[in-house]
Amino acid sequence: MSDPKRKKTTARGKRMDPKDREAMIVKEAVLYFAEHGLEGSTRKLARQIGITQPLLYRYFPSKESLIERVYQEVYVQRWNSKWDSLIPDRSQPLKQRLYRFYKEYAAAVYDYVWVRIFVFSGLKGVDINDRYLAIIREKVLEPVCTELRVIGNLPTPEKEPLSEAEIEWVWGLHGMFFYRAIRHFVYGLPMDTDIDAAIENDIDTFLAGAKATQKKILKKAKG
Amino acid sequence: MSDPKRKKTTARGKRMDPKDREAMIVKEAVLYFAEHGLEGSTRKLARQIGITQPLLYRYFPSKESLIERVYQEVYVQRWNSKWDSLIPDRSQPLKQRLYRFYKEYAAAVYDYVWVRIFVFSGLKGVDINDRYLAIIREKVLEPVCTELRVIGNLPTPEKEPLSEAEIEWVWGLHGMFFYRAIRHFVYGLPMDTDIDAAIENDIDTFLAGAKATQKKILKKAKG
DNA sequence: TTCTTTATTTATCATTTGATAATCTAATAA
DNA sequence: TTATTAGATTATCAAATGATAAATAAAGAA
Repeated sequence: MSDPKRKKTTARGKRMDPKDREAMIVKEAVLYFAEHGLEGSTRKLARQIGITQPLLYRYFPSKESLIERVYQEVYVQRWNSKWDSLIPDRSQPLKQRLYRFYKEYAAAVYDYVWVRIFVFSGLKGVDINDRYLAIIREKVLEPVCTELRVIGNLPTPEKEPLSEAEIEWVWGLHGMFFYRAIRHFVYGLPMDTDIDAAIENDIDTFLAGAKATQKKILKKAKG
Repeated sequence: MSDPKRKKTTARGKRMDPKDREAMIVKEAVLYFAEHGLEGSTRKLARQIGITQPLLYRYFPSKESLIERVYQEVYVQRWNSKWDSLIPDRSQPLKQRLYRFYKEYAAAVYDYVWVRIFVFSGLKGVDINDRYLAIIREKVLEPVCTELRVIGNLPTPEKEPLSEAEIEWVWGLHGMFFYRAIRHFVYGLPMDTDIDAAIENDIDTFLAGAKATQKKILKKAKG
């Protein structure tokens, strides 16, 4: 308050350092488009930021480029490469690995902005989703399938390639997890207070069920 | 082709029977808004129908009222009351009941229009979703919880009310089921060819897992 | 045929929207 | 103080949008 420099870089409306102003615009744009969708107007966005609409065009040549920047902000490096090693790490039980992975993953993606922009983009058919879902398949679904093969004393994927039915089956686990986020951030239902417990329940149920049903599923996949 | 009456009631653009024209508008509006979202323009909709844009306003006083009609068309009576009796019918095993319910339910809601308009509405915060999700809770989640209590030789909901943790848990089963539709109709991923088999796998896995984890979950819910 | 009715189109309006140009003004340097 | 730079606003445009009014034309009645 008494520091004039602080005022200079945070005051709304007037003469801000370009770096700070741009960051401010991006930050607010992320929130604005997450709430109203990518068709939201630049005027209302500007009002939310506390600037005039043409000022947006000093920082971004078009609305499209601003949205592109929003995608960068929300999705780039949203897959943390340290997660890669969690699921395949056989030094501990698969259940523990999945607990850890999905809890850490939840901390990143159980997020208003992340979920809503992802769904908005999906409905619009933006390619961002395809790219991201390919990562999910490669880094989550296929590793989980592989580990389930190991647990079930079944051939490795090298000997017997993963079938679509198996992948589809493991999408079930992921669906338990991610549909919770959709219920909350898209439908507006309340989120369970103990999220970690709910995640553990998903995993417990799926893994216990997997043991009992794996052979049936793989047999059907082959036949 | 040779029947002049047929031409009269299906030709695009000119002098159609009002009932038919209205039906045509609604049918196309459902498809159009499912694809482009509820913010789609009336002009593009009119072009898709093959009529001029002002003609829409002879049949509907406003865009809003047309969308209201679309909601009616898509959601009213989308919960078939005959489903009510499937899950509680103890004359057959729960697994068979769930197979039947979810397969019949899939025939209704694994549908481009249904899923997309539901998600569009959810993002927009329309109350339709809340009302529908309340039905899911009452007609699916709570009955499934109740039946799982019976199978587990646990107190009925009258003696021991259903906890939020239990409901949350059973949302997992529903999430397996419905996230498949989201993957396909929102993200555009291919849908497994054998949908019935995939649904059975969901149910098999959840029920087998339920047996193994139910007590843990209920204990945690109480403590 | 002519008249009447009304489904449909053409013309148009007021707002909103993405975008640009011109103007203003705060900060710094000379 | 004055001049210069550049961040920000005001004014404005062209296209798109929801909506209305007037004009057109197809079908049946007289």
